[in-house]
Amino acid sequence: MADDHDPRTTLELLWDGPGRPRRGPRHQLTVAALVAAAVEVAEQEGVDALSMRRVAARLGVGAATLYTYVPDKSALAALMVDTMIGEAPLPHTRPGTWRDRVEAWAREELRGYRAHPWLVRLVNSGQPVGPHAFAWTDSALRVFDGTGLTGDEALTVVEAVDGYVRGHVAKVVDADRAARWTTPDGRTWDSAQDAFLATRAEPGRYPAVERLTGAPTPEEVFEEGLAWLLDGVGQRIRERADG
Amino acid sequence: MADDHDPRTTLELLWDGPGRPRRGPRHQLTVAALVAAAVEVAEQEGVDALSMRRVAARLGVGAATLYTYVPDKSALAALMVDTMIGEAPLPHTRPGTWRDRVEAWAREELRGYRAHPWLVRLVNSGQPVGPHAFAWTDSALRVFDGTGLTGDEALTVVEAVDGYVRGHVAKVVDADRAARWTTPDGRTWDSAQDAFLATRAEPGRYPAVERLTGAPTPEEVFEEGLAWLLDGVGQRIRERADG
DNA sequence: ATAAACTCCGTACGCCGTTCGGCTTGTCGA
DNA sequence: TCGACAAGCCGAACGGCGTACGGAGTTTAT
Repeated sequence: MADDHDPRTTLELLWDGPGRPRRGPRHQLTVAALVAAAVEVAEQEGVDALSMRRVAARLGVGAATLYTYVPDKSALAALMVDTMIGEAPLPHTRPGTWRDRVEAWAREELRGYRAHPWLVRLVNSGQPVGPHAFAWTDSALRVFDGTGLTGDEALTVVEAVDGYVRGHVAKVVDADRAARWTTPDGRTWDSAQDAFLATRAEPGRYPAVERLTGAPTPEEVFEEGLAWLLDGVGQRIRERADG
Repeated sequence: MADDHDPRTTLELLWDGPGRPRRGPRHQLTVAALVAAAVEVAEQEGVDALSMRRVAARLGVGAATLYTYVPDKSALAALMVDTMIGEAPLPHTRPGTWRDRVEAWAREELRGYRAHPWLVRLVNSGQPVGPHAFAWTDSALRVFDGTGLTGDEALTVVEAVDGYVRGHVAKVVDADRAARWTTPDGRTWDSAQDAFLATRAEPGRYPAVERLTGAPTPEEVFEEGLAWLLDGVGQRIRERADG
């Protein structure tokens, strides 16, 4: 599972699909079926339960069989990620101004990851770029057609926003998980932690925290910060248009 | 390793330290020594090699012994994370305007994670809040003393920036790792991937990508996006001050 | 003095990813 | 036509993991 494997075989599998063998018995399965089964496992049992043995069992096949379709587990993860990215709508096809479209893509991304929390871990495990991810980036760049930004400037904006979203997705999904966890006596983890911290933080030691009256939810923070970031981007676009 | 354990015992260990036993032989080790050994393993062998057995071996002790100091591996991870956060400078002690201080903290955070890439994985594994993390948040809030923002507004800004930094840290550290990986014939992974993609992306299929002349580095994107985000925050602060 | 509480840890359980070797199945070359 | 051989399938095994258990030794409270 560590990254000791040559990523080029994974890259070829992502872009070219499986090669056609010239001899031997027919395949019982397809790579797509394998990916679908893996997604089912992750969806139903969580990313920690995602193992080659479980995926194989779901397909009614021995664990070692998977290795005739996929070089290793991380390649399977890469396929899962690119498959899921392929289900997201392309940003440049949305209606409205560049800002409307960026906001729509950011919210859609957040929504998608909240619906499939296991994807967060896989996306952050440093996989090679697949065809769907590439197409998505191309689409995101086209959102800025007509704004006066150069291609490279548009890429900077796309990457800046994408990094923002990635970080906040992690926060929101973490919070979702914390909200789902409950203590044996039925309180949520968040309230339990707050209660604990209240007993440990003696008065005066954390003055700024004491001044808080109500914490914003991670989702509210996401929206506010996105607005600030896009305000700044808008200013940059206006400068380019005026200059 | 999955989150099936009660996080409250971890929380108590983080905040109260180990309890004092009333009977039995003296401890040979301390929790601090255990954390230090774990950090050494992560630092030298990477986060994938971080195992209870390896940490124990480094301390010259049986693996099961660790469980008299720490309830499980995730608690050890939480201690590692809070220890490392404790080494970061506190944002409100820096000189300059609020913006100077925010930029300094963001850059310092990026620098720290690049120096200790293993921390990225541990931080993103959803650990409870420790005393150092709490103190850091309090300090970050105090950066906005005197700006006219309410405490809750300051927290929104802190969280928005923190999420931004988290996402970009992941990108930069990923890129660092990719730059370190080289193909057998001595090329970097990035250039190898680019060469591969060039052969697979037929002309016209990715029009916006074709228009790119030179991609910004993740670090440049980090700086530009941070400036945009803080421009937006500055506008918000000015509105509060004027209104 | 004794019992209780505690540390240390060898051993073991049930997982994991992955490799190996043998069997079977289909195709290609002669 | 038919053997050689490539390829799929997979039971078994290897080395690793987190961690539970129970016994042996050690310290303290009573």
